[in-house]
Amino acid sequence: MLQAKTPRVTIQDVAALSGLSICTVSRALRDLPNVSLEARVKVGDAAAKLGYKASPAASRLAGGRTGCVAIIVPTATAWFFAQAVEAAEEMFADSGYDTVLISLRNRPSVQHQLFADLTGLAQRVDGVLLLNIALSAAELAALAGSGLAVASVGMHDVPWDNVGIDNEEAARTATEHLLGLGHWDLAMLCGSEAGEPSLVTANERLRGFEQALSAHHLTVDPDLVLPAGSSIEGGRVAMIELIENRRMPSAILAGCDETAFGALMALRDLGLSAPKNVSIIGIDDHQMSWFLGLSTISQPVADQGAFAASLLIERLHRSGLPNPPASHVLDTKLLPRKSTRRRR
Amino acid sequence: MLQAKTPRVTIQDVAALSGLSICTVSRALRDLPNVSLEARVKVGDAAAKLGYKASPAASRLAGGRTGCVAIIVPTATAWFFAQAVEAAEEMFADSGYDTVLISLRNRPSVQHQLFADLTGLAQRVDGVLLLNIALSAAELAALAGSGLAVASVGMHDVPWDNVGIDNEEAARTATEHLLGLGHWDLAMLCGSEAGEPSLVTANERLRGFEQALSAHHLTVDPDLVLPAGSSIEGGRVAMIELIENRRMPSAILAGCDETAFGALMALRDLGLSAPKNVSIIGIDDHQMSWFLGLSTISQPVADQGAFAASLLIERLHRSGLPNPPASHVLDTKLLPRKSTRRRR
DNA sequence: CTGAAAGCGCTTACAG
DNA sequence: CTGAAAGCGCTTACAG
Repeated sequence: MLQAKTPRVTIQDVAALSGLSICTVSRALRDLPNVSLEARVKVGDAAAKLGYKASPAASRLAGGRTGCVAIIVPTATAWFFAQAVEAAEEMFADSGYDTVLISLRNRPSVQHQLFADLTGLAQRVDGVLLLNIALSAAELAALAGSGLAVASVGMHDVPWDNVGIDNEEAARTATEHLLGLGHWDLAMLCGSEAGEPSLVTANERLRGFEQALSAHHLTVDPDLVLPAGSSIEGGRVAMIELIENRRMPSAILAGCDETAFGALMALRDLGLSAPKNVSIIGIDDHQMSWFLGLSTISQPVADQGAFAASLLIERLHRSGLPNPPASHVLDTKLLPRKSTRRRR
Repeated sequence: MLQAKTPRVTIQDVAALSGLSICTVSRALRDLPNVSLEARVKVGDAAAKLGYKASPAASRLAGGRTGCVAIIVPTATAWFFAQAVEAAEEMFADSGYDTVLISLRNRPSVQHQLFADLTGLAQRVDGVLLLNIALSAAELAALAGSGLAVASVGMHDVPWDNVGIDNEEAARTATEHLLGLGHWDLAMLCGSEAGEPSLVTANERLRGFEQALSAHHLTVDPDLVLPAGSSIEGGRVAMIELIENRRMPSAILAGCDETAFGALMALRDLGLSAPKNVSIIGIDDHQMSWFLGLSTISQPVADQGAFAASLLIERLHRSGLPNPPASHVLDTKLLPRKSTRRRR
């Protein structure tokens, strides 16, 4: 078993053994119409006996399909993306697709390069799954016209299937939680850091924050809105900046839980803590959040990746049907924990 | 810019424009010898003017090289793997390779399936990077004879390049830290959970634990060694099992930091904490470990992924040279923090 | 240093 | 329902 160098079994061999032409073999093996049951059986038997698998390279060249899909992530290391990628990869693998991972590494230049050669990408994969990628209008148009099947997680106003949560609502709910506890002097640590591409979700969460404030006739203090990326380190740096160069608010909405973790770290560094010196709420419900007592808004992460992947596979399988792209919104939930408490 | 449906530019077009044969164009574009400088310039100009890129499918079929490498991980969601994958993906992308992500999802069946069709894999990628995959002798032999270039992280006794840390030493150092603090009743939460494939590193860390104990004329109490996988949840479950059905030791070595996090969570659940009720040390130096005051052994994670990836690329580029496979061991470092203290 | 030819292993119209 | 033929766009010996 597990031989190397066996002289490749080709479609010719299957044709010879089954007594049919390679053309019929090709059709039978791909379950195309116009093959008699008898032929299907013969071909199936011969292929099984020979252990035949079509050469991906040859099918690709002749048929134009690559059998690969790409997952494009802002960074592969963030908790959210690692979870979503694993779930999507599982769906793709189970459908026979190889998953090409493309990380933008939080660098606009990498994104530019990728979109500058979409036709190149289209030759290497059949479809792409975008996870929270902020696209320019030109990029969006190019992708839509590239011939690639597309689906996404966490995006909006896109001409393809999308799965996400209502980020505005999540941020609004989190903000209202803080307001409901009597806090009105609120900061938000959210948005992309200098030199990083903007995150779709971050902008929406910022908007939700503003909406909740204005619903209460409050305005956002620009001094209290700091970019923090979506990493722990980004949150830590932003929190230090807030305390040292702006001022300490009564409560903070972190754009995601990892940002909140960083903020908690910064507080500890300064001998402070939540909710004693400031209330903090995040968004995500990261695995560690419960442990750290972080109030947050939970969202289904693996589900979003798997669902979007399955939608992409649908499109790939029946590219004929022009059913309109749909946007699917999954539920979120407020989880009040120890890091937020009533204003004293 | 960014057109879709441009009628594909082929090597024929470049040949026509440059006034040379497709054969010379092919060689010039791949920097092969036996092309005059003049021809190289002409071809380069023509290709640039036309925006020509060789069809991956065609080169693959004709040349046998796929331009893809696979990264195989036990699971994509664990912190260590997410970091290493991102670093490796960056190396591969910068060298022009697409990265195919294959997660074994901690399921032996997925691994079996993958290795049952290595020739299939060899048709889809040129090389594979294995991250801490426990291979059977048959799997190892099959891979070595598959024609695929191979490199790995965290493996041992393999006939290809490997990058790792000395896991035995890391565990020994951690254990000696505990022993040095006067603890002699030690537990270890480490090793794969039921139904999961074993982790190479886990076995080695167990061995280091045993070595340190026997160096001090102590023996391992089998009741105090519990499998915990490498997830937070695994650590939590193992810790509860330890406390409820075995007994509370004086100190604990967790197989990795995430296991330690889970153990800390379980302690809190029971109204206990470290180092008050038990000292705990992990291995990894996860981003959150400093914040949680977890003593640990740090290891360079992204470096291991990037280094191993670069070794694989080397092999891919000059497959001729039969330089012997090397094993590179990177340094680790003890980081004592609050979760361990002297036995009272 | 250069080119004509064969071939990689499939899929796709097109006849039958 | 089935097959002969062309072709996908390259790379690789092999002559020159």
